[in-house]
Amino acid sequence: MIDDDDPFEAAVSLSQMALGRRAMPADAPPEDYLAGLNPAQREAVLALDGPVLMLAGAGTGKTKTLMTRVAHLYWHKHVPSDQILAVTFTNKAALEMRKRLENSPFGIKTPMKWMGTFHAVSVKILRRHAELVVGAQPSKVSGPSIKVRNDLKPHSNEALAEIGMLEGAPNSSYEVHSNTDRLHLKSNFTILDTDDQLRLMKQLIVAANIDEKRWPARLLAGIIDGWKNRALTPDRVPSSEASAFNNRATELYEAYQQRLLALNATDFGDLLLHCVTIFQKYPDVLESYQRRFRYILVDEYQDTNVCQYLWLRLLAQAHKNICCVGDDDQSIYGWRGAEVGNILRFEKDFPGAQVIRLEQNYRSTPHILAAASGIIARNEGRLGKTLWTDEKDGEKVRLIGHWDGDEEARWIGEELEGLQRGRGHFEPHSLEDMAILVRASHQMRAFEDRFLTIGLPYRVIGGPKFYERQEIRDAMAYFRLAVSPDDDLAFERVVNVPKRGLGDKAVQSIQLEARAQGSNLVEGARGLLARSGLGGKGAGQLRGFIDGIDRWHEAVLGARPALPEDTLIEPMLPDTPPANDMGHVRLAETILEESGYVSMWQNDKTPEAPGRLENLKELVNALEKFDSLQGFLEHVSLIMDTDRQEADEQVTIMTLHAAKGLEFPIVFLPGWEEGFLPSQRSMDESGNKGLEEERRLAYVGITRAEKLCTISFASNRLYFGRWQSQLPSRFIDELPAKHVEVLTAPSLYGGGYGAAAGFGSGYGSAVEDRATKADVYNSPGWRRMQERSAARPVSQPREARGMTIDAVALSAYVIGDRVFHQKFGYGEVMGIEGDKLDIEFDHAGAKKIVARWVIPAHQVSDVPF
DNA sequence: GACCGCCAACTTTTT
DNA sequence: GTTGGCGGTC
Repeated sequence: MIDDDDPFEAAVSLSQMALGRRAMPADAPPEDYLAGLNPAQREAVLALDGPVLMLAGAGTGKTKTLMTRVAHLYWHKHVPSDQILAVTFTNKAALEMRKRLENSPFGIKTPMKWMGTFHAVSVKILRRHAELVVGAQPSKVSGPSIKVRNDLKPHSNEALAEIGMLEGAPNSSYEVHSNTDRLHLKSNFTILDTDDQLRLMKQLIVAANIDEKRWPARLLAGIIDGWKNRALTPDRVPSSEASAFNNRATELYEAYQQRLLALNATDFGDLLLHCVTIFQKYPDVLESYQRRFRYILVDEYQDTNVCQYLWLRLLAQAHKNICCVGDDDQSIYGWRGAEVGNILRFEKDFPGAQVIRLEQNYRSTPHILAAASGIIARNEGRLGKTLWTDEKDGEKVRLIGHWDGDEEARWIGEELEGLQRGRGHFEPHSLEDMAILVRASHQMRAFEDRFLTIGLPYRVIGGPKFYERQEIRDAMAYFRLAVSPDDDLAFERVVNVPKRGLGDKAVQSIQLEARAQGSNLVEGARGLLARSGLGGKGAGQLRGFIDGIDRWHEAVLGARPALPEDTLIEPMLPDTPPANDMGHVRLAETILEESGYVSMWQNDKTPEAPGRLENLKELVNALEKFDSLQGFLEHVSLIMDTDRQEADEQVTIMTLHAAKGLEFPIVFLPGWEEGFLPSQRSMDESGNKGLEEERRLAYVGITRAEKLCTISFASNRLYFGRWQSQLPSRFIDELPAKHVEVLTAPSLYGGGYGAAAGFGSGYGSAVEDRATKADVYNSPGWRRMQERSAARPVSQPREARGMTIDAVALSAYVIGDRVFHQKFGYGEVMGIEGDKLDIEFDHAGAKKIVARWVIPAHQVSDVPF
């Protein structure tokens, strides 16, 4: 029922035959494709059969090895590359591989049809089997049923039991029906983005009479996403978690899935989860894909979640030719469901697996590697790798502390300019070679502000995206309606955009009508009009709106796209003959014009309007690269990104997360402060697990650098509008001292101006001279670092170390002392804890401050301001 | 239906 | 400090 009469399957097997023949090398392999690999890489390339885990540390030539492996499969095993499934997490990675393969000397002739993200591949599969995705209720309809054998033999029952997947495994026959009277997904389903998802959940929450204030949709979305990441369908949610969301989460989850089905929509999680469910329920479908994907390659395996793990295992369990590539030390996506356990457990899951370590690093200098290794070594439960390099020493990792965030930004700005010119033996570099990597996006602002003032060109990665703009989303909603009139969310979005006099009340009546007749909103509106349930001017407008949708939908059905040969995401349209083929680009323009959407912006007087029209034009232009509206919609929902690179030389600012997989000759890592880099929230939420992930983040940051890596911290930060005193990150303590060079912040040279310097000298008389120069370094973390000998035990808990007592600070204050702080003003010492003081400031409230940052109030007059 | 003002939130983010 | 969402009012 699935395979034989399926045009797609037929087409694929035909092409496989054709390509298979071609793969028998009439062309000879480029002889030297194995040359230039180091022994470990070569081993990883040659181990074609059976499970392989390739532990590839940062900068060890992972992609190259992976690509050579594909070449070897192709030339040595004669596996056409379209029978190789290669999955990645990001489009960027998929594109990169595709590019490398195409431009490489490998001479591979068949396209990698199945190279793409988990989601893109899943969509491709799901479009073919959408009808197998049905609602939760057991079928009452009898139809052709198929027997399901329980031939799932997990490689590690333990692993599955752990995640509660064993009970759910099918062991009886399922009723499958081919009728249409049961709600099921259709092949032209839409993929909802986060925004739609939230709006939908909000509706459900309101409908369930839950106070949406106390129980926000975001929270529910998080819970449901989490379940989907763990491959938990509503019926499989463990009872221990049923109390979530005021005991209503499971119920709402079910309702949500039901609604999605009615909308003929899926969310991102569903793409994977539906595939897994289908594979589990329909072994014949699974088998057809197992046969098709003779070899499986997985990139960034450490980032897989449970659902993706199951997806892979189901596909791989027959032939076990699966090669997972990853680095447990770079697992930084635990917060969105990634399971480091997957990679740690690989050998158990796939007995007899070969584990190959790529440890020779071709990216960074030894000092940089050593610094990174020193930090990551503190993590427990690693698979363990020792990166090494042939390179000569190079620069040490530089470390510098600043008075506050502004100074940090100023200093880095100057550094960037200096490095552009070149300094000493350090040759000049382009801004393109430099990056600033931050933990959280709000940290970018200080740099943007600074760079704007000094006119230093920069680019921020991860800013607002083209496809997230209002006008683009509106336009997309129109397109979605044209493709799938069931898309109620799109309907709601644009029914009154432009204004059609259809406000809340009108929409409500439409919804009521739709619910009454059990149909979508378009039909609801039609019904409402038919029985004149809507009065006034709105009625005429609504009529025009739904007439439009009808027309556009027909045009979509009539337009027949040429089938693309080799795209990541193929539009899978019904194979209908061309009727009134106006071309999807024209159609899109027509839709935007007929709907009045374009004129809405043309008549708009706000300064943004012209820009929005520009964007709409760009949107239509982008359509040209696609074969159909649906193909385009899919692209946008899966890719959500346009690579529009600016020509100018710019320094890159981005988050550590976004930087994974990239490399730069020069890297700045600002903001290494407690609560910031080990993010407080991460530690609060996930304890030691969270801390270890933060440590990996630090590791990822350092290993991005090729030649020069500069870590910095500030002692004071304006955070959410409040000045906060910051402690240097514990990761600074963990840097191996001999690979670090300590720099002195400019404001701390004992010049006669500048508050910090003056402040230092005012206080210095009571202490020693070094206070002038080393003020920022008086923080406990810094001090410990300097005093530390190599012999110091690593596992000593932080708290204990935190008790390192600063005799000067202790002797300087007693409870009740009046003190002065440069930013917070006057206050009173309420408590003393180690070298930190609890101070109640007169105007800034209670704060915990390192003693060195305040001076006795009576000394204030000594300080030259 | 549009506008104003108040209040709360406020990592990381791909698909 | 900034932004966004919601509720109130005109």
